[in-house]
Amino acid sequence: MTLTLDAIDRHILRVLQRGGRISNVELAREVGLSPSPCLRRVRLLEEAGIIDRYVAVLDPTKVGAGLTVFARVCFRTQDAEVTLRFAEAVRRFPEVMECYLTTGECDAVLRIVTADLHSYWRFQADHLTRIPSVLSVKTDVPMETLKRSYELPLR
Amino acid sequence: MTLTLDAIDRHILRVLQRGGRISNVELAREVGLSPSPCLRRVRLLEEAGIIDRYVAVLDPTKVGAGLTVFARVCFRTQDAEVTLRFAEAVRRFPEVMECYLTTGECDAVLRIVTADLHSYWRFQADHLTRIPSVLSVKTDVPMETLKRSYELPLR
DNA sequence: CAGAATATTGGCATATCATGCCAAACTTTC
DNA sequence: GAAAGTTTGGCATGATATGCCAATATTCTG
Repeated sequence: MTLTLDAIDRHILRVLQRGGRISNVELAREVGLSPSPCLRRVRLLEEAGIIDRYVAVLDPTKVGAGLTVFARVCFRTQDAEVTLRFAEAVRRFPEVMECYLTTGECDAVLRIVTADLHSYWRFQADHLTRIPSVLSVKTDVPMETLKRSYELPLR
Repeated sequence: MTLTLDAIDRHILRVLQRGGRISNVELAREVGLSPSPCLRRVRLLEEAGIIDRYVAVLDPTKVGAGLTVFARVCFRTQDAEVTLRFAEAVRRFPEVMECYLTTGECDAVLRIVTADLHSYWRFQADHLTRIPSVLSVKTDVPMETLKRSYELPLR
């Protein structure tokens, strides 16, 4: 399995990051190949796990998920048991899109999606702060979106 | 144009958020329709902008984008000119995946993707803090990923 | 540098799929 | 309860995906 991506591979990835449902015929034309080798490359990228999956991107404001909030959480203690239980709880909440453990001032950062500010406060009060591991939550509330991208930068 | 989603529409959206390249035949089977009305519904959801686009999701660790950092930025001043220039700068950086203006302690929060910690510090020192609008940057550095989802919660 | 081994490509054949159209079934409205 | 409007399912057609094979390009080796 070749894990070194050449220029054509990166071109394929760039195109597929912009439009995941492009037909293989058109993709091949864009990257300058005929359909057969193009499809083979895509399959290899999929099998290597470089292409993880294809998804439909919904308009958050139109499906009642218009507010994105970044929350910083401090735990009561930092032991493995507390962390594990926090992870399990977080994975059950569909509102939590991303969650990372951090070092420094806080123990975890989350990207949380809800309909609006009211829904967020309810989620924080009813669910997030009720996870036993959680000591405190700090948030910065977004007022306006300056940028939202779905393309990872390809060096 | 019907903007009220019924159960079938939400089912379609759920399936497409998990697999954006599923064939219409299989999608129809999963939601309990025949292919024709199923495709019609998908097209309507696309035209309404509820489905914004389809994208390939890449494995960040395999394309040199393994580190996600949330940064909080304070501006020198809060006037419109400073904000506008910040927005333009941020949109030019492919590393900046998301950027929101906030009220409260900081003026903006960013989700930034780079290869590793070294690349991030270089990005922050060479680019982010050199935007004239930027006074200071605070970050929490993630050590471990607990959750990463691409599905907006559908009420 | 030559020759062989390997990997990659392009074209073709076939099965699957997308998509427009129309009649039938269902829902809503008055 | 009848009529208008909406949604559905099936069919036909054109486009697409995909496996296979020969030809080409690339890399390795002596």
